[in-house]
Amino acid sequence: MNSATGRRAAPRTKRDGGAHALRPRLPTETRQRIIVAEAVRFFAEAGFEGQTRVLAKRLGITHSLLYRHFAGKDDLIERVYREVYLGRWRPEWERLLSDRSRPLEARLKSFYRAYTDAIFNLEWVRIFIFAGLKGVDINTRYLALIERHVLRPVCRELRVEAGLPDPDELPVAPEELELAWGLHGRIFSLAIRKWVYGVPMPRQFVATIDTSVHAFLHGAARSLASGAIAIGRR
Amino acid sequence: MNSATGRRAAPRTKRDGGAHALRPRLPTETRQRIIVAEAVRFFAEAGFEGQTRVLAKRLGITHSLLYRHFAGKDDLIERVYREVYLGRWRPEWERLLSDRSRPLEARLKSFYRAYTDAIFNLEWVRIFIFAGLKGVDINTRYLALIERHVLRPVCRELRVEAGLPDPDELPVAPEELELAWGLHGRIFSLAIRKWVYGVPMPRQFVATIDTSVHAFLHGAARSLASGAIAIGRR
DNA sequence: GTTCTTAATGACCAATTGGTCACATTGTGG
DNA sequence: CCACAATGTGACCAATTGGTCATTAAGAAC
Repeated sequence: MNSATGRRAAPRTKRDGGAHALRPRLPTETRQRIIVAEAVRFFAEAGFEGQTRVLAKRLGITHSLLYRHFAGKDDLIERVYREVYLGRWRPEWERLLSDRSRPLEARLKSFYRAYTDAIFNLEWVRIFIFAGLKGVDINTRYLALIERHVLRPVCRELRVEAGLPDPDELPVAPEELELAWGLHGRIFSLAIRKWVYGVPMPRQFVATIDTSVHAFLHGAARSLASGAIAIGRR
Repeated sequence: MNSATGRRAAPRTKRDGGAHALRPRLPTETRQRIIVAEAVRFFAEAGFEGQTRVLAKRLGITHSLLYRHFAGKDDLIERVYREVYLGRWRPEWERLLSDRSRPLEARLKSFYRAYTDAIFNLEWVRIFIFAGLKGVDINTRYLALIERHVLRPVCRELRVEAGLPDPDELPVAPEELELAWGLHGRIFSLAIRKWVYGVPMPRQFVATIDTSVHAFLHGAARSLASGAIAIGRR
């Protein structure tokens, strides 16, 4: 088993590697897709320290095949990031938020239902947290996207509701942004409870989202309109 | 360097290990305290896959000394858990929440200031998340404590405010508990943003807590009083 | 059928890494 | 000052683990 401890001067004659039984030979592209898909699940469960050999076993292939298709573990992980985070954002979400033909509360509820529908799953959530702990830049990049395409638009709509000047005229204050972070953080904490701590989600998940949005508008957002959070006095 | 690959039948004569220069000889208890303290910081940064040798280097000792003081890496990690989570809970916090001589809003603000003061730090937060991802039972145990000593008391006070029956008479509904989770999750999400994602906290941290509590009482909690969350109709 | 490209394999490599152990050293009590 | 218990060390061990490579064989092209 432990050949590494064996004698060094082994004759090193013919190695015999080579394909044996009936194993599927897949075109490169197909195989890579299969590998990345499984890698996403695997690293989401095991973390990035998960061994490539274990991943290979789950795929029913040898671990050396992984290295034929990917330059190294880091390369594979990079693909995993791309698979999970790229193109997962739907531009219509932002339009949903800004469609003033509907009440803001309805828009926010629709948005968070659609959003959680897309990212509330084991892979997305855990890989996001693993990446954060590891210090990969994915998180800050993603959070910047959220701020730009969700939180700031929300702040703008809040201004409209409160009859306050548009952010173009009067920049969004940190306190206002923090309000929007509050709703977002509250909702994402549901995912953390489930996929990090391992406790079940509330059974009435959608109702919980709706309640959170409602509470946000009648609590946090109201502070804006009432002047409890003073805008423009910065 | 790589002795493992060397010849197996090495004569294995005198080993020469042994203490050398002027190094401090500390009593067991002191040394263990020092090790655990550094291990907390180390594992909080590196995760539990951090190597014992690196920890030893940070301590200025050899890694074998770790194994004289602890049965193994797992034992050390167990001590780290105990160090971080045991006795960190202050019973007076719960009394703070239930002291009806003060307005609920003031009590909640005091509580969350004290609470975040105690656990909002790199070690507590990151080790908590690492443990969660790893599937250690620490999290569920701690969350049960939070539910029992924070969330349920909050629900009881909310009932009082709303003029509704005490939980002893009418059990707390999941929706009510979820309301309290909302505030807690929103506040803890501040810690996650900072120590998991690595983005700075709002500069006005205490003000953010206060705003969150205020919004909670005027948003979420109000749904209770207004009957938007129907109690007793379960 | 033969050729040739390339997917796939298993043996091997070498750095890591948790853990053990014989021996050296320190300082304290008699 | 000497014995001795206990602290601390460096060498070693063996399982892991990311990565390489010569060899094999599937199947498309001719």
